[in-house]
Order: sequence, then structure tokens, then C-alpha cells
Amino acid sequence: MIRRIPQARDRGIPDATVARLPLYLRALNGLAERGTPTVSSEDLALAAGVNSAKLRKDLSHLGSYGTRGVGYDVQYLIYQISRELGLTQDWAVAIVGVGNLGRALANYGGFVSRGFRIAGLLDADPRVVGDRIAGLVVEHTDELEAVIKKRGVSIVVIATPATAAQQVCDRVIASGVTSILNFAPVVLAVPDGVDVRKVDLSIELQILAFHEQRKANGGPIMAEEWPDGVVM
Amino acid sequence: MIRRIPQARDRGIPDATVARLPLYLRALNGLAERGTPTVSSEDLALAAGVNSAKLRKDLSHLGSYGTRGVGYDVQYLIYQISRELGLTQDWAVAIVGVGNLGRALANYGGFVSRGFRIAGLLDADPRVVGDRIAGLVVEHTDELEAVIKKRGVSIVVIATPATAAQQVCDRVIASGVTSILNFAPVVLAVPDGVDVRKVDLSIELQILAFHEQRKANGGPIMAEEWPDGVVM
DNA sequence: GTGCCTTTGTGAACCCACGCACAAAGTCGG
DNA sequence: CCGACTTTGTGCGTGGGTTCACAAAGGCAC
Repeated sequence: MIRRIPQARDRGIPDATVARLPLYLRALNGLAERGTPTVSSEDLALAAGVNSAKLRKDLSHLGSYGTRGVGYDVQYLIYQISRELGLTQDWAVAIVGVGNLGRALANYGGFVSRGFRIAGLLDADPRVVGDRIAGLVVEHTDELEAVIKKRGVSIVVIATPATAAQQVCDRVIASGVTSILNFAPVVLAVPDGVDVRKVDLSIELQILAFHEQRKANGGPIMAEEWPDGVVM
Repeated sequence: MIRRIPQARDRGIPDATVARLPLYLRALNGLAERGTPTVSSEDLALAAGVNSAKLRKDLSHLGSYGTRGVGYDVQYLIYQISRELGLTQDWAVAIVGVGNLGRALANYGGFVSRGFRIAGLLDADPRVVGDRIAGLVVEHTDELEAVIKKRGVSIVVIATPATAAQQVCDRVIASGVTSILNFAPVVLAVPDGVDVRKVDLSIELQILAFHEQRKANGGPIMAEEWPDGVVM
């Protein structure tokens, strides 16, 4: 049995930590723009909207990059987090589905500035094929496999209608892609080894509605006194 | 000290459960469209992409709505979850910032079909004001407070550039809004009692990049054998 | 060099969530 | 009415994540 001695350069970063690293990165970039040389965990945590102990524990998973009594070197930490997230390399991304959302994504500056290069825009609708969006010409989805192989696409964004998503998904996986960002409101079935992350714009709104309703129905006090006989 | 006796109609739904209810709802709507009258936790879990035990536990927080030996009545469960999430009422939503993303959101069918009514589109750019989008005329952000009050807006979606987000946020809170969905890549500072949910499109992509890099660097086996001396 | 001050990195306790596994409860055929 | 079968609802063990609190570590003034 291999005993795992915890040490600084250990690789086994918790998912929860990975999910927050982009947040820290964003906050750090803001500080860097203003020329701040170093930052304490307290201040960075404030800027990122998290607890400072959590921030320190998160950063400790990448290594011991702080200086006690001083804080973290902003530039150095940006580099380390970027490297950990793999943002120091250039990722070729294809967007399938150029509706309103696909267009918004293609024009979204947050991708390009973080090492993501839009390498292809594809759509099944012939009326859209040929359009220039964000400097790219939209290609037909018939070209999907060719585009992926030719341009070394390793991440695919699915922004198609729900009905087309699974089919597109199957095809990109068959082409060797193992990272998919899905905006279509369906659960994609994928084999082991393929990562799918999903964003459903309406889910967040529904969660807000839940809390909003809760606030309206008698304030923050738990509504235990609810009439129990309401059965429909 | 009040001892909390766990019971069916208890109101204290875990956040993790609330976050999944929209998922179940989506799966149920799919089943309803195909005319399925009842569904077992096993099948529904499969359709929603979760573990069946988790599904049952989640649903048990709303009440005991299943029938042992049979499953759940699809229509009835849709009603119950909708009610719990507050989707049986109509929510007036305003979208601030009508760039690519704001446009995509305004046209997104997933909102309207779940009881969210777009009651206002606002932008600071005079060139956009007056445009018709999704049947609405874009108004100037000067009208923000008026629109919120006049049309009973209770949820605001911020889709502005990062620099404008906090200011918009402050103004909508001053107008009495306590639920905000933020797409701008900044951490909004809000007083207690205000709910902010954020969606950062680039964060998901960065998480994917992390895992993708991990796969490339020596497969699924933990890359412990990494050279330890790389310090920049 | 010494002592004080600041801030990191982490041990440890706590809390929530997940999932197994099973008893309870209901259906259905005969 | 009964017994076999199906499926729910949940008690409980486990594991991961969050937070507190503090010792260790470095900077800085003198």
C-alpha cells in the first residue's frame, strides 16, 4: 500500500478548489492592472468574494507560494494559477450552434484573454453558414470532424438546440474530443473519460425564484406554520 | 432549545437539493411531452443524470409524493416542484445590458417557458436604445428605477460590462430588488438579504482546460512523478 | 542580532452531502 | 384475501469541504 505523504507540490487538487482558481485569477488580474505588487490572503479573499482561510488552503494545494508577513506576489501567483489551470498553453475551441448564444460566446472577450482561441464556428442552418462572426466564417456542421482534426480542436462548446445536442456530442467524441461545454438543456450521455460541464441559464434564475419566493412568504423565518392540509 | 422534529412537509430544503430541482423539472417535462404518466426514481434519475437514491432523498424533502411499487405521477410531481421553486407565479425580470449576451438571454426560450417574463431591456448605449428585441423596445438605463417600480420587477439580470456592473447593482438594490443574476465578471458587493447568483462563462472553460491538461500530462494516473524542481 | 509584528500554512473539529442498503408500504394477479 | 413483487423513503456510515485558531516563518525597525 502506498502511503500518501502530504507535501507542498502534491497533485491532488480538490474539485472545489479547482472551481475557485479562475475566481482568484480574475481578482489577481484586476490587482495587476492597478499595479499592486503583493496582496495578502485577506485582501485577495475579499476581492474574490471568499473566506480568507479557504483561499489560503486552496493556494496551499498548488504549493507554498506566499511569504509570511508579506503576502503573495501578484504576478507570480497569476503565473502559477494560470499554469495549474493550463492557461499558459493555447486551447483551440470550436463552437457548434451559432444562434444568439453561440454568437454571444464567439464575441465574448473572456475566452480569448485566457488562452482560449476560437478555431471554428459551425451551424447546421445553411442560412447562417458563410456569415462572418468575430472574424470567423461560419462553417456547416458537415465539416465538424474535419475542423476538429485539421485545427487541433480539443474543447467543443455545444450551443445548439436541445434536440441536436446529443448527436453533435457523439460526433465530437468520435473525433477524439474529451472536453465538452454544454449549453443545451439536456443531459448528455458520454463514455468514461469524457468531461462534460454544463451551463443552464435558466437554472440559476429558478434558484433565485425559489429564494425570492421564500423571502416573500413570511420573511427569513422558516415558514413552519404553513397550512399543512394543502394537497392540491 | 427548539428540537426540530423531521417531518414530511418540513421546510428546510438543502441548497444542493434546490439546485437540482430544476434538473428534475426539465427531465419531467420531457417525459410529460411524451405522455408518460408515471416514472420510477430509477428512470427519472437516469434522465436527470443523477443517482436514484439522491433523487429520492431530494424529493423526500418536498413531501411524500411517490407511490411505493409504482413511482411518481409525472404531472403531479411537475406541479409540486414548480410550486416549490415558485414557478407557478409569474416573475417579472429585467435585463440590463443588451450586448450579445443580453440579446441571447432576451431571446432564450427557457426563461419564458418557466414563468419568467422579460419585463424590460435596458442599456446605457444610445445607439441600442429603441431597438426591438424579442418583442421589447430597449430603454435607457436612466429609466432603470422607473421600469423596476412600474412593472413590478423582482429579479434583475446584469449582463453589462464588468465596469458598469456594480453601479447597476447598487441602483437596482436601492429600488428594492433583492434577487440578482450576474453575468459580469466581477464580484458584486451587496448588503445582507440580497441574493446574487453569478454565471461566468469562462470559468467553466477554465475548469475544462484544467482537466484536459491533466489528461494530456500522463493520463488518469496521478502525475506524482512530476519533476519537482520546476520553479520558474 | 534581537524582538515585535504581520501573515502564511495547516491541524483539527465540524458540518453537509452522498450513496448504500433495507424496512415499510403499496400494487397486482389469482 | 393473500402472497409475491416493486419501489419508495430513510437510517447510517463515509468522505469531502469549510472554518477556526494557532504555531511557524519571514520582514522590519533599531
